[in-house]
Amino acid sequence: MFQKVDSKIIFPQLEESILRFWEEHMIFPRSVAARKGAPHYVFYEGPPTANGSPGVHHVLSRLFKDVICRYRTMKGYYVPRKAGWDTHGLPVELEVEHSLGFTSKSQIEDYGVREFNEHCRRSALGYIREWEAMTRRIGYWLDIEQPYITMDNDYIESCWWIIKELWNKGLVYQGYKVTPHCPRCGTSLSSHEVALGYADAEDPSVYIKFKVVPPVIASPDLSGRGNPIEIPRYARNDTSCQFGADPGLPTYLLAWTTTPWTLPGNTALAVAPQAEYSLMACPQDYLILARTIIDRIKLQDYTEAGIVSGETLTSLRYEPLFNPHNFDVLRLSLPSLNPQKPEESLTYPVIGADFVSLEEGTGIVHIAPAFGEVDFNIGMEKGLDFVQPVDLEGKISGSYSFAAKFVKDADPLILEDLKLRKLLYRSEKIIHTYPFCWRCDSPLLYYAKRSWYIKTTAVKDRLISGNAEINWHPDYIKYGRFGDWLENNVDWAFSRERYWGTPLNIWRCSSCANCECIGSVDELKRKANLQGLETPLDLHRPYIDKVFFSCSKCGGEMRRVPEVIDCWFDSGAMPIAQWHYPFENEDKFKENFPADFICEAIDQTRGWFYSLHAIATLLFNEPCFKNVLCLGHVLDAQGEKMSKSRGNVVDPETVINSYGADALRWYMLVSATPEENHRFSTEMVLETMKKFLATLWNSYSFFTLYANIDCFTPRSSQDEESQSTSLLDSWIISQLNRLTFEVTKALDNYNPTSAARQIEKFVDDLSNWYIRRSRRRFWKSENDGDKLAAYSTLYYCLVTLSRLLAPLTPFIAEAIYQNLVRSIDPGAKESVHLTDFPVADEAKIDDELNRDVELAMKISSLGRAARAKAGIKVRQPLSSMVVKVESEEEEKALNRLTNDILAEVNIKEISIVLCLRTSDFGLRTSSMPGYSVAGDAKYQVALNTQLTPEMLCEGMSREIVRRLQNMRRAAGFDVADYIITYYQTGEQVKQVVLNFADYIKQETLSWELLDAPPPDGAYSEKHYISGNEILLAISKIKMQNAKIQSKMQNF
RNA sequence: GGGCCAUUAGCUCAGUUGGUUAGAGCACGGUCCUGAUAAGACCGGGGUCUGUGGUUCGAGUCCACAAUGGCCCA
Repeated sequence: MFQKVDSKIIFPQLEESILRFWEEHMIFPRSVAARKGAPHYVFYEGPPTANGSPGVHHVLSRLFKDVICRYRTMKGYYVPRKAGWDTHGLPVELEVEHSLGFTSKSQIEDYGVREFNEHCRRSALGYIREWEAMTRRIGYWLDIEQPYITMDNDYIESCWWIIKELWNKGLVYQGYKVTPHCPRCGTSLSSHEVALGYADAEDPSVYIKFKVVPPVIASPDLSGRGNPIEIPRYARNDTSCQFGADPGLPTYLLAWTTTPWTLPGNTALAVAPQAEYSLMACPQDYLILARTIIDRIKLQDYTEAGIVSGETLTSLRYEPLFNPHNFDVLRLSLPSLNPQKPEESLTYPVIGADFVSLEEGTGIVHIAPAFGEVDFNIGMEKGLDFVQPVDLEGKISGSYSFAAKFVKDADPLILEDLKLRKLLYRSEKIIHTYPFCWRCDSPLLYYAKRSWYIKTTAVKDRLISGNAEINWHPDYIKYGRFGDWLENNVDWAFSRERYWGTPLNIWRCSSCANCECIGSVDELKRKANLQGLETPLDLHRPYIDKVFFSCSKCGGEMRRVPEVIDCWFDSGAMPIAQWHYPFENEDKFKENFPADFICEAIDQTRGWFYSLHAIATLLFNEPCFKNVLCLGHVLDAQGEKMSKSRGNVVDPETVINSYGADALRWYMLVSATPEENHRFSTEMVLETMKKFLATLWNSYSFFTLYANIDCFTPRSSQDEESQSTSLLDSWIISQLNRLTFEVTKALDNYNPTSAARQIEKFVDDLSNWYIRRSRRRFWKSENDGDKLAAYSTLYYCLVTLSRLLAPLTPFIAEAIYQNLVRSIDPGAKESVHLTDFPVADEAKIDDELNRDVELAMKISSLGRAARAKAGIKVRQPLSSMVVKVESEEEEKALNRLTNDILAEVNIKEISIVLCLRTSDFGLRTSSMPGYSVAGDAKYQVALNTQLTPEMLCEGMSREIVRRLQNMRRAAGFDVADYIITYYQTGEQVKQVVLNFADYIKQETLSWELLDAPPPDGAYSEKHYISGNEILLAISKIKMQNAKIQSKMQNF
């Protein structure tokens, strides 16, 4: 006997009990261990950042990882799954800063790095626990007992080893480069972090006048320095506008910017050497700008006075807007960065540069080497001055009138200042994209700072060729997004001026500036005159900052550089650091490199996918993952990204408590292809659950109900279903094997969505055709071979389904398996997850039969449509239907499936007309009186709607049966209860009851049909059938098990 | 500003190498079926297949451009 299965199931409760079962019997570890010695299928868990509670959008990638790993395990691979947690970095620090109410780095320092980092550690640990709970509840099987945690000393030490390796290869250097800097977080951001924060912003769009000195049109004797500029006159025979016409008027270069706060840092103007520039004249002054721009800028009151090449302009110099020496700001020279002496009549040069655009601005570009990568590079190249009037918190330094203001707040003050000095030509607003900090939304400042780099460009070619060896899903990422990223590779700025992270393991001599990279704790301990290393060991700041030793070159004091490293480096190091390699676990590391499979969302192309690939290529010169599944994002119901700041994050627990983890899993699997974005809505989870899980569950519940009544016991070794003579059985077995074949193919190809959608279709067919059409076989009283075949077939389908579903919906799969297999076969594997994945028997796939049944379904559907058109209900039998088909194959198909169509349409006879053109058939049938026609482009049916008195009576008998069935249910009788039926009615209906007595008794399990008033306690209802009143009553007789007992004798 | 992906019914999505009248589910209205079903069937309303051009005998499908959304890069 199977356990009774209630069709009304509460999935969340069921799942909780299955979770307990798994845990008590250690099914997950055993499922892994059972495959030990089998081919290794290596999986890397991309560590979630432990900086917040998990949302429903975090479930997606964990689900897909779980599906593939479970599948591979069932396919016989050894698939250990080590959990991992990303615990370092700005995300964690920000979370803590937020909770402490901090808004700047200095507050952290005042508070104390030791205490701050302790908060970070506790915060990360707290979120890890939440993630563990979510992981468990969604059924993601992952070894959370022995995770890798990026903040562990061992993990850090492995990172140190990697950095030392790169250091030894000469791939680590300190550069002075412009980095996107967050003034609030006080640190540089990596390019992939910057990319997270672009947003539209309104900024000033201002045109600034830079005064040329000496004036272009000055006579030679007025020149202060160098030679006077002779701007060649073009042959425009415009003598009134000759240069020199008015030597007293000033000349300005007009430049455009959207960042007025960078103007105090201006040290040059750049022009396009090949372009033409116009000298525009008005009564007060001259303006120089690119000729092609004039129309766009619409200079009022100016006329063109001459044309000059950009090349010529590069000999000009101009007066600074703000002489740094007047405002207590240093002026350094590039590339040496030596301070320059104050100069009262300071001038800056006009330079030529190929990046000057004539598409926007004025064709004259304001250059501030302290801000902007391009500016800095050209500064290095041309030896420009370097003026940095902004501190790391984004505040203006020096003694400007707008000093101490945050740069964006200084903008209007700077413009006001320039306006008073008549140097502001025009001031407008512009909306453009500008980068903001991805975590705190502060506007980023491009800021020249010292930073440590990994020279990834040294292995760029190998990064690219290694990528060619990786299978990407979807494939277009390979040479699209990821390939493009590698093609444009730049060195990895991997240092961070922060607190909670892997400390950068470079020590520098405070006397001779000698640098050493330390690759292990042992190496550190062996250093001469080592001091400050505390026990218990904690490699984090501030402890590690206190460790110093003697310089091997000069004996000076070696102290660690202040930076920590990018947390993307931490996670990218996991293939090595998760094993504390090379300090231990050499075998584990080697067995687990490279990965066969990783899976994350698409945003990781520049994140984890890249950092993994980069580190592996740098260290081992080969890629570290073979297959990568790249997922879309989970968006909210409006299509907006889910984020804490938007407040649209859905708590997975709420969804799971309502509908269950399987429902959530199934929804995420089928609702969109893996790479597409998923719009999440809780209503859709419910819909999914009704559509699929409930249908499956009820098929299963139906089976157990009748199997128990008939005491069906599957004979495990023999598959009766294969000996069945029923086409229905052959068909569903064919479909099942087709399904197994397709699901295997889909999962091999990393496409669980395709697998799930095909399973959904199968379950629909199983429930709404196979079971529906087989019901009578289960109900009939004889226990013949046909009935046994039906049970065996349905049993086999459900058991196979539970194994096909095990990777996808592990809970319901387990529930079905436990009851259908485990409960009757003590020798069976203890869990469905310990079994092998089904293998398709291709010999049983009969695609011709699959097509034929599809046709029978189609014709039945048309038959029902014809009934609806004629307004005749299905319960009323009709005599015949004419079906038009187009080929002999179709005729053959319908011939062998006639019985199913007869039953579905409730007719006695079907005749098939082979006819090549639908119109011929239409002509013939449309004129036939008493026929109702339905059809589509390909098929047509004509239903004979003429009713004989006999058929009407039969229809009434079915009507009576249905009323009685409903009454049985309403009275709360069990399906197998036998009853006595009482009726009182007129002569006409009485004749029907008498004529169809056997049929009615059989269908309703009526022992007797009595033309008598109901006794006390009987359940009675009054009905009207075709206008005839009938009083029906039923009462249970004490023979509940009569049917069962008689059946048992038969078996 | 550039790249990738998407855009099909009110909503969520299918739609194969270009080929008859573009489908399904949900929701809505109606009818029916049902002693497994939180179900199912049939009918109906609901589509400028985002738009504009182009290639083709023929375009939801291929090409170009544009719009919108998501992601990525600046």
